[in-house]
Amino acid sequence: MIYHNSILCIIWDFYFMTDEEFLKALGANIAKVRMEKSMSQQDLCSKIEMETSNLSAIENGRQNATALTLKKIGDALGVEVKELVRL
Amino acid sequence: MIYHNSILCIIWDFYFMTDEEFLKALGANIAKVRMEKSMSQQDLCSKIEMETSNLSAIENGRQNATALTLKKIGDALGVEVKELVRL
DNA sequence: TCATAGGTTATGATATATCATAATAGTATC
DNA sequence: GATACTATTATGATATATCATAACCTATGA
Repeated sequence: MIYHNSILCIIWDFYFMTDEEFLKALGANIAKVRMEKSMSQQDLCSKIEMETSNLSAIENGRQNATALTLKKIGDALGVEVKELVRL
Repeated sequence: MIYHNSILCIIWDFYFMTDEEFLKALGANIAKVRMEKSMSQQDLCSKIEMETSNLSAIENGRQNATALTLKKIGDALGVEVKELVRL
C-alpha cells in the first residue's frame, strides 16, 4: 500500500484538537514565551494586575482565558496575541 | 523638523490598544474572515452550536470571547486562531 | 535549620461569557 | 404588501473566568 503526502494533508485538515488539547497547548506556549523573556509568573502578573493563581491555571490548561486576558499577557510579554496562539 | 521612521516604530512599540479597540478589531476581523468564506452568522453558528446573539456581540466588540470560543470559530471557518487575532 | 523564590492548588465572592429564546429592523425578492 | 434572509438587541438562567486570599510544595542557599 502506498501512502501519499496529500492524503496525510487531507487527514490533517480534518483533524481538530480537542478543547483539552487546545488549552494545554495554549498554556504551554504562554509559559514558553514567558520563560524566553526570563519572567516569573509573578513578574508577568504584577505588570498586568493579574492573579498568579489565574496565570498558573491558564498555563496548565485548566482555565479558558478570555481574549482580553490573552491581550494583557501579550502586552506584558511584549508580543502580539498571535504569537501566543501559534500552537 | 525631520521625522524618522525609527521614531515612529518606537512610538508604535509603546502603543497598546485599549480593551475596547482590541475587541472591536478582533470582532471586525472575525466578521471579515467569515464573509470571505461566504458564511452567514447562522451558517457559522450552526457548525459549532453557538448562539447567533453571541456571535453578533463578539463581532461587534461587545463581548470578550474565550480562547475556546475563538478556536471553535476558527474551526468553523477553516482557519487557525492566529488568523483571527491578526489585527 | 530556616528563609526565600517560584509555582501549584483550593476556596468563596464577583463579574461576565454563553445559552436559550424572543423581539426588532433592514434588505431583497416575489 | 408579504415573505425570507440576515443581523442586532434584549432578557433571564447557567456556567465559568477572574479576583482575592491562603495554604502547600519544591528547590536553593544562607
